[in-house]
Amino acid sequence: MPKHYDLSKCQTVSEMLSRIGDKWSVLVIMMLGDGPSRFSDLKRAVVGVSQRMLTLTLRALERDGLVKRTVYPTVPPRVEYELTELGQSLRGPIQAVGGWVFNNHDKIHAARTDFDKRNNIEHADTKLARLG
Amino acid sequence: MPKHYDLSKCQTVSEMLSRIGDKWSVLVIMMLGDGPSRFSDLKRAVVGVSQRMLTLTLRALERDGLVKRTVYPTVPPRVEYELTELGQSLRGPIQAVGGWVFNNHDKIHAARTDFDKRNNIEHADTKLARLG
DNA sequence: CGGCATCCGTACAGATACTG
DNA sequence: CAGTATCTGTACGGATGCCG
Repeated sequence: MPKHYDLSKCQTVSEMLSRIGDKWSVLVIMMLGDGPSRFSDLKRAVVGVSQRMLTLTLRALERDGLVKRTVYPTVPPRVEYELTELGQSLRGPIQAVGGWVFNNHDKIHAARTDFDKRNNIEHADTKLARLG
Repeated sequence: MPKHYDLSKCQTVSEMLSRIGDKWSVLVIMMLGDGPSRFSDLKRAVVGVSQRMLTLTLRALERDGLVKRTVYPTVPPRVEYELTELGQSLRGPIQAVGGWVFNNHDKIHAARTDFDKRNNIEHADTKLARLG
C-alpha cells in the first residue's frame, strides 16, 4: 500500500461516494439485495421516497451498471429491478461502512451533541459580547 | 447476518454516506490519514477546494468527532487538523469502498457510456461540454 | 402501473471582501 | 495564517398533473 494517496483516485472514490451517498441509493441497493423488486414494491419499501426521486435513483443506478431494469410488456405494465453482478459486489463494501456506522453511531452522536453544546455556548458569548 | 435489513439502520448508513460522501470529506480524511496538517497545507493538497468549503468540511468532520482541531496561540496563528481515533477507524471502511471503485471503475465507465449511447440522452457532462 | 414534465422552494457551493 | 460574512447562481428534492 502506498503511503501517498493519488489525488485522482481519491477524487474518483469521493465522486462515487457522492453518487451512491445520495439520499436513496444505498436504501435501494439494500432493498434490492434480497432479490428483484417491482417499482411499486420498492416505493412502498423505501419509506418517504417520492416517485420522482425513486425513478431518478433507479436511472442513475442503472446507468452505473449496478441495477438491471426489465420491462414485461403486459397489461398493466410490469417493471422489475434487480442488482447486477456489479451491484451485488458493492454490497460488501457498503456493509463495511454500514457496520462502521452501526458500531460507532453512539460516538458520532455524542460528538455531535458535545460539539453543538460547546458551539452554542460560544455563540451565546459572542452574541452577548456584541450586544453589550 | 440477518436476511432482512432494518430500515432505520439503512437510513443511518445512507445518511452517513451522504455526510462523508460530499465533495471534499473523503479527500480531507485521506489527506489527514498520513498525519496532522495545517489549514493552508490542506488547502494546497486538496486541489480545487475553496477556503469556505474546506472550512465547512473540517467543521462537519470535527462535529462528527472524526477530526480534531488544535489551535496554537502563536503569531501568526497556527491551526492543526488531525484524525481522531474514530476518524482513523473510518479509513478502513472507506478504503473498502475505495478499492471497489478502483477495481470496478472501468466497468462503471463502460456501463455509463453504453447507457448513454443506448438512450442518446444529453447528460450533465455532455451539457457542460456543450455549454463550454 | 410506471414514469415523464413542470413548477417551485430550499440547501448547497463558489467568489469576493473583510477581520483578529 | 486562518478564518467569518455576504452575495449569488445552481442543483437538488418535493408536489402536482399528464401520458402510454
